[in-house]
Amino acid sequence: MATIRDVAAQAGVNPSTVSRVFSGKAKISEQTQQRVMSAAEALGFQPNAIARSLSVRRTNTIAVVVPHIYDGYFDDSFFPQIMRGLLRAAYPLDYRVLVGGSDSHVDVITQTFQILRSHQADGIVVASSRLDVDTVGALVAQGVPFVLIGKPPAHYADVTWVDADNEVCTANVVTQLIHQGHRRIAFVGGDPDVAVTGERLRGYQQAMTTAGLTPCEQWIDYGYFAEAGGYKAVERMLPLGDHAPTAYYAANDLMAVGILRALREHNIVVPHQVSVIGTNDSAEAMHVVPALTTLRVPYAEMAAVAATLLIDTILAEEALPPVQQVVPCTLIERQSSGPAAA
Amino acid sequence: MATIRDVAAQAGVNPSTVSRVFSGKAKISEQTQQRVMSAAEALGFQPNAIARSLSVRRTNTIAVVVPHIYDGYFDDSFFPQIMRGLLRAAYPLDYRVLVGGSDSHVDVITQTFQILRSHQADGIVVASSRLDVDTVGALVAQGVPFVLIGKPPAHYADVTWVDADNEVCTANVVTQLIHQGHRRIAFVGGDPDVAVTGERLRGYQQAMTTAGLTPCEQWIDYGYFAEAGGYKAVERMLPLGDHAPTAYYAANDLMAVGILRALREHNIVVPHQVSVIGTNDSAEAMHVVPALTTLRVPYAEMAAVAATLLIDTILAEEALPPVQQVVPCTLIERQSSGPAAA
DNA sequence: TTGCACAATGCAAGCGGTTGCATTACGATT
DNA sequence: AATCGTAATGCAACCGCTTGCATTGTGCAA
Repeated sequence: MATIRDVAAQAGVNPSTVSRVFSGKAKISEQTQQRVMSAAEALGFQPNAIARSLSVRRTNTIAVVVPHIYDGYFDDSFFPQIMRGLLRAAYPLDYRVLVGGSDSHVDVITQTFQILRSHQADGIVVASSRLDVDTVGALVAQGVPFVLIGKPPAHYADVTWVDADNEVCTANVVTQLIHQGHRRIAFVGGDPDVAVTGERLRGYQQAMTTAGLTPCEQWIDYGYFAEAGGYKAVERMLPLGDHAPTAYYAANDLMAVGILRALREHNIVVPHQVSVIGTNDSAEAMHVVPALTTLRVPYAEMAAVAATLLIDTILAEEALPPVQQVVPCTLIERQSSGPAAA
Repeated sequence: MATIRDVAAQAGVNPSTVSRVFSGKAKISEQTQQRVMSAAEALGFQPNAIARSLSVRRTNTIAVVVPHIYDGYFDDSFFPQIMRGLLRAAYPLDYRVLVGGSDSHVDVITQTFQILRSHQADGIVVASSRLDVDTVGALVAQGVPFVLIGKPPAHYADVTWVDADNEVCTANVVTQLIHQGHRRIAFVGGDPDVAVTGERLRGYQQAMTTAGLTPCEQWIDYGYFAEAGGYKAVERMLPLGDHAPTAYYAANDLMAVGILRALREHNIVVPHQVSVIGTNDSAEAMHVVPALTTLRVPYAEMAAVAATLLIDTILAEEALPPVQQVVPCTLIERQSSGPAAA
């Protein structure tokens, strides 16, 4: 493969001239440019990005680490959407996305740091934060550009992140259910170790108490984002009898599907007897019966914003002030929710 | 950030010694190793992957280009599964995956070559081949390791690829429908410009003719992988009356869902009056009503095989003989197919 | 004619590792 | 004591591109 020196020799100029022609950021006479370009053409030359990266200390690459062993991240199309958003934003800025696998939640950090410290990417989007590992602290210490998808623990006030308005939108959903006459509303969260679970729970509790209702402990369960988790939540709550929920809010659609299945098996008609609302608007939401009312979280858009912010940070001469961006969710109303039974 | 020279100075050795300690492929005295390691520790040193890549001419990265503008690749979870398979195989071999976006089918090639010629990756997995662009020829000319997911045009005999047995498994599905008493079977393909469409069509035709049936032109349609495409195919075929199909095979689940919807609107009961079989076993297949019988194509596994083959090629000293690997699909039988009506 | 400003290009030292070959040190052999 | 083999380490060139600074050449003012 031809190098910049080959081209220089062929064109009868200095390698630096070739470099300048290709970078375009120096005045080179029209005539010289011609000569260089045709020499490059003849030799099939294309600058070596690695050498360039070493020299300019920039890779034009942003990284993301994907815990590829967890089905959940894919089933829910969380990571696919993240990837898509990253590409959408990175592509027009001529950035690539470097993806590292990881086989556990803590390994996400290991991999992240390996990529960052070995300079394989200019910055990283972290989309898999959990409460039980202090990713953020480590990232801050590292001093490499990063953007979080999801909020960091409260004491990290000055990092850049993008998140959905989980607390608010969950509260809105619950409030709407209350307006529809529901009084006993179940909250089926995901994994309690994931930050978003706490946020949604707070939204739920806040909406309930604001409406003068007391959220009963027995209406709260964690389904770990699995279909079976939703199913089990119903199995646990139905025995409450008169005290059983008339509406279920689930933190993802898969659990909502489990809830629907359990209710169907007990001959409870949705939405006439009980309402069910899921989250994420994943592929199956539209196709289950009854079609699922769901809270759409715009992951792709969030990732696109994150990538844009990250690349801005990378390209900025001086340190940029941290940005915290909250994007709204949308309730997609379908057939699984409605007014409470009289 | 500390460099190898800083560590060397701190440990009182030559940079090459530090390099050897880290690469581990040279005998260094126990004592020196200790000194180097503690110096590295103290300075927070980690080798710069870019510099290393430049020197050894290897990046430990494989690439894939994703046409991120096309919904279809994501809706069908084709690319997500590919990504997942790549990660699964690359991770244990300590490889990363570099993903480039692309905003059209031809741009896939542009991007692919940009990555390859600028040495940003050691090889590439090409998972978006179309008949209307000669990716393979260009790749062969390039002389960089690559593996295809999907078969190349017939005249490229000696490239490495991984593919599902599209023709055979489609034929099997159709044959099974024939065994179940169906005689008029519809084929709803995807995009005719995609190679797999032709393969499946051949499988369909072969199964029909083998059974002594003549595949009628009117039973063949292309739905371009969209829900509406499936719907329209039914709208077109129902007017055939007595000659209308009693079974539909669709080249993806989304089209199958469209078919189900059209049939439902015409009060045709699936599977008692008409059978429907989709392809891919995507998220919604399990949740539509009736649950969709579908041909599962193991994209993740295919991608994992592709990545493994690619990395083998990269690491091999001499050129490896090309490999052509066909992986089997599985028919997932659910409620949308059954014996033909009497 | 001389001096000077300015545009175009050349020079060479990096960027941070790797690696073939040379050198050193030391115990073993004769 | 001289010779030699071997293990451990040092030396320096190299991977291919970038960039601050030096040099050259040109036109124009004095």
